[in-house]
Amino acid sequence: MEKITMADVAKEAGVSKSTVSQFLSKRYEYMSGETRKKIEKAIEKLNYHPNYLARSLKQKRTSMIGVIVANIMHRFSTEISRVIEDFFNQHDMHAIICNADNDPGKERKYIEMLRAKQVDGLIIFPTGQNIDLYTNMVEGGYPVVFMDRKVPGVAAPTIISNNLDAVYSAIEHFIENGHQQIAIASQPLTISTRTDRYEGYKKALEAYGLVINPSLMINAEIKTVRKELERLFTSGSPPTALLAANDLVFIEVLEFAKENNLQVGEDFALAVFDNIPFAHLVNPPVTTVAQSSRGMGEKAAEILLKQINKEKVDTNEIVFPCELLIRESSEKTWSGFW
Amino acid sequence: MEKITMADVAKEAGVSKSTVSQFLSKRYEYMSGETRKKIEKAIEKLNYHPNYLARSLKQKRTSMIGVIVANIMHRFSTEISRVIEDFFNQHDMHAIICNADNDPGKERKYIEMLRAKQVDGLIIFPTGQNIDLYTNMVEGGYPVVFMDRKVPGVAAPTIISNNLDAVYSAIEHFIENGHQQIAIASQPLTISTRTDRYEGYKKALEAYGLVINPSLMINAEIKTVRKELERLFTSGSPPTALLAANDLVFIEVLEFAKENNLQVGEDFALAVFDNIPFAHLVNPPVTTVAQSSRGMGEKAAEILLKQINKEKVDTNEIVFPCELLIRESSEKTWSGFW
DNA sequence: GTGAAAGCGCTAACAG
DNA sequence: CTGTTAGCGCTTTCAC
Repeated sequence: MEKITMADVAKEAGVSKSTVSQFLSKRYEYMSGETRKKIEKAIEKLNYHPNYLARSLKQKRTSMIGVIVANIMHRFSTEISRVIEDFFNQHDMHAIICNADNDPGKERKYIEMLRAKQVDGLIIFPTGQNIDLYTNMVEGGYPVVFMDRKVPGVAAPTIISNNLDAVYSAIEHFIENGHQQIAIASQPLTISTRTDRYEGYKKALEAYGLVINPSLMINAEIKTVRKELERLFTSGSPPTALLAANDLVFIEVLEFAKENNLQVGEDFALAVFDNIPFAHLVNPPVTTVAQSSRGMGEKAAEILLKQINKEKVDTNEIVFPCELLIRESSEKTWSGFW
Repeated sequence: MEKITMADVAKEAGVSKSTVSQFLSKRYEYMSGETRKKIEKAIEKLNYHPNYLARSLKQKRTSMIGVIVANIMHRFSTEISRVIEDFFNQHDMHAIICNADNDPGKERKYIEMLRAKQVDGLIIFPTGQNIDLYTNMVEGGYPVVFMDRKVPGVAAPTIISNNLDAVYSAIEHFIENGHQQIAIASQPLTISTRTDRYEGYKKALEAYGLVINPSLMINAEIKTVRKELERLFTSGSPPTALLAANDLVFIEVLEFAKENNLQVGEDFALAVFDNIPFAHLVNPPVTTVAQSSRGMGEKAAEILLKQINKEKVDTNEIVFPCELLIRESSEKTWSGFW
């Protein structure tokens, strides 16, 4: 259908291609009101739609950026993606969201694909396994920002939560409520996010003179978390409190509890690191550690845009505090995403 | 950084551009093993990365498709998007997800933008307000499929849930449990999805000889749903059962219930039309009507791809059944997305 | 103010 | 098997 090009419009309007081009970029100073009208009319008549692809080829700018999330099934990722998409949309740009599924191979494929498509920049939740690629981009001056996870040795701006301190507070809260047997359940400690949360846990126990007991610390693939929980709760000294280190682990805990008829809030206290929709509306009300997805997403977008516009940016980590939302009392309202 | 083009590679390898091009499209039959090696070496040495943009311009195919969701805050939209993204990824294509926020203006802007970017096709959750645009695309032979909502008068393939029957079953279930005062709460009846659900509600009541009482039927903007609920529950004959017509309304109901100390499952029975994560894990266990996001997403993607490949497709509606997941008993497990 | 001309980086006949 | 030759649709000097 759409074979009408600028040349057709030019002919129809009786002017040259360049004039039409000027018109399209709204530089009306360079033409008489009359030509302007003729062009308008011709476009209308022909139902012409410009081809941005051709323009991008020439301008070397696609007005598209890529977002590569590690695992889209974390609600945090969805929220961030939405914020980023909003931001760039306000700047007449588009965000392409890709899901690497925690697979370094997929991540590599996406990075290469998106760069081949000439996207103007990338926001990555890095798997951490493609250092060569990361380095290549950063050294080549290609706009990148890392999100959620630190990548040691790669000098790119990085947006992260204050994982350690947030977990510290959550554990502290348990302790203040009299808990002594406090467990933590996490996925494998392969990325900074998870190790930082582990550190926060240990630091809190230490600060309050409690023993760090490895048998209370789970780090396992999602598929085997359930098994670990069983071990934990059937052991001689089961935990009285448990922190799920992210929302995916949290689901496992809930399912485990349900299956084994354990009452959350009665048989053990539960908190979770991550934004959980509904958390404030159901029983048991669950204490959560909320990350600032809006703030983090906007910051990342802003820094990426700066790089795209050739402004210098710091490659320091930018750390966002989390919010501990205590909900034993069923009182506090969560002002979340909904 | 990346100013190395095919020409550079050709020169480095001592062959012509066309040969390099052949190499890149893996047509090795057309060259000697030696040239092949030379090219490989040159690419390696120069760290060359092809520019897909230029290729797309020539081939008139970008290997990108667009998804325009009406409101990304519905979990259903997220699930569908993910399925579509997966599908196209397996076909070495990319999906761009955009959020129209139920705003016809935004929808129009996105459609135009994506088409200008030459995406190969569009999957749209239509607002229903841009008929001229829809028609223009369809008549021009541009690949489109509608999702979730019917658009009368536009001959494009449409994937929908069996909204009427699903609601019918849900209401029937209420009735069988002895409820007589059954309410429904929905957003404004501006799209087929919502009117069909309303119809299902009415049809079920009629079938069982119950009166259709307009004061039990809420249709209001999310912001005013709460107020309507108040009216409903403080009226002379409050409902004993309520169906929330989607997940966003559901949240409002939960918040309303919490504020007013109404116990779901005791003070009134509650069901919701939509996939709700955790629904099976919390108290009260909520009866849900689950849509088949996987099936619907895959079907839409498949049909779009057919169109892109110039295959003929039916423009009939394709209707997917929903699943009523009854959870008063806290028994049934939901095999959802997590 | 307006037009002619030279590409952007790649593909696709068509010769040789 | 390999090279030559035209463009894809648009932007952008630089003359007129």
